[in-house]
Amino acid sequence: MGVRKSNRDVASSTEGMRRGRSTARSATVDEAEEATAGPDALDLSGLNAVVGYALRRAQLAVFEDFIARFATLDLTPAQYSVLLVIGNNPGRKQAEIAAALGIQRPNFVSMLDELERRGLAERLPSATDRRSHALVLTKAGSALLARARAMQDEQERELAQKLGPGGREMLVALLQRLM
Amino acid sequence: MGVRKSNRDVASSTEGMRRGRSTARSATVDEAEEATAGPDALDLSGLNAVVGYALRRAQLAVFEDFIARFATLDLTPAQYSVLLVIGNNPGRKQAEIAAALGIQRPNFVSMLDELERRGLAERLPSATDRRSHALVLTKAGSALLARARAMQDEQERELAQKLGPGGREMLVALLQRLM
DNA sequence: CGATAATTGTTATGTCATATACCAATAACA
DNA sequence: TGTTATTGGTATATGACATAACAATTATCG
Repeated sequence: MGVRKSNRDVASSTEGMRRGRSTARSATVDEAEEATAGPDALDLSGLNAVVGYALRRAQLAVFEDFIARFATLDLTPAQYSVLLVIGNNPGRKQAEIAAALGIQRPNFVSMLDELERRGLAERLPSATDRRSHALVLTKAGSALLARARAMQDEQERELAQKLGPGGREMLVALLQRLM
Repeated sequence: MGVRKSNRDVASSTEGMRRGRSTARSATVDEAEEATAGPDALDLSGLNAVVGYALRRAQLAVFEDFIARFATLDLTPAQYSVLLVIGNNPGRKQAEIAAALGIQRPNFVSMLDELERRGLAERLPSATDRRSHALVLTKAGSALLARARAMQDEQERELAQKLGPGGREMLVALLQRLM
């Protein structure tokens, strides 16, 4: 079952992505392709109509922006999501947090190792089950999460601006219908 | 997969009652919720508000569906996109096709190797530049692409149905604004 | 009760997507 | 012409992700 395969190609970085967060966009791929196209412009009309392709590219763009913003905190999107969920659900065991985030438990181990190494999260012994660990944030972890939340809120605001009035909520609602 | 399915946002609880370690009461409250070994749901409200998270999950869901559909054709999303772009732009060189798809040229080599091995695409010598290859689809490649297109159209229709009237176009338009 | 099954965290390992550095051949250019 | 850029390719590193197996522990049920 190749649930995990596929190399969602799509533009990840390099040329196409270098525009960063500038809200000033001169021409979209669509426009460039329809504008009688120069001799070297490729016809991408087939792809632009594909929801999956647009989804992939948009996701990469947003994640790239996220990573750039969070570089100062040295947090990846995955790490941020882990801190967030632990913060909102302290005391839960690894398996629960991992499952909630769709992370395989084996892969979650090293993620937690790293967060623990950086003094952001802790594995406390569970009082009721000697197998499991109760995950909590340290003070430093909570502090970092607070800063991260603020940064994330800022990104969300800028995205909302890009998306126009009500666009953000509309987008999230539409995305929700795909899951 | 990487994404859990049933993530009821619920939220609730707001962790006001999150017992840290004090098991002054029977810990049954923790486990006696669901019979399926599922304790009470976690609070994921923080994540559900994040555009990037919704984007990632939706993209994974759509790609997973795509992969399942295309299993009979043995085509990944990336391979489909390559066939599509070559088909719409025959005779272009590798670097152009790769760049259009955001694929690094080194990574594009093995992708083409595979498509060529399967007799779907061909590297023809360029008449004007002995360095470059002119990429084209074979007959088999065109035939497969036609079948793939039909499948893709079907997925698009089902997505449109999920998204409601005008939802698909709205979604694509919003996604376009993020890139 | 006790045997068996299930869960938890973990290690080991494999695959796949993607990035960079470098190269030889060729072309473009100043 | 000599220098630089491009093209396709190789080699390689790095993550993200998956599965198998395991010891310790807990749950289940006859």
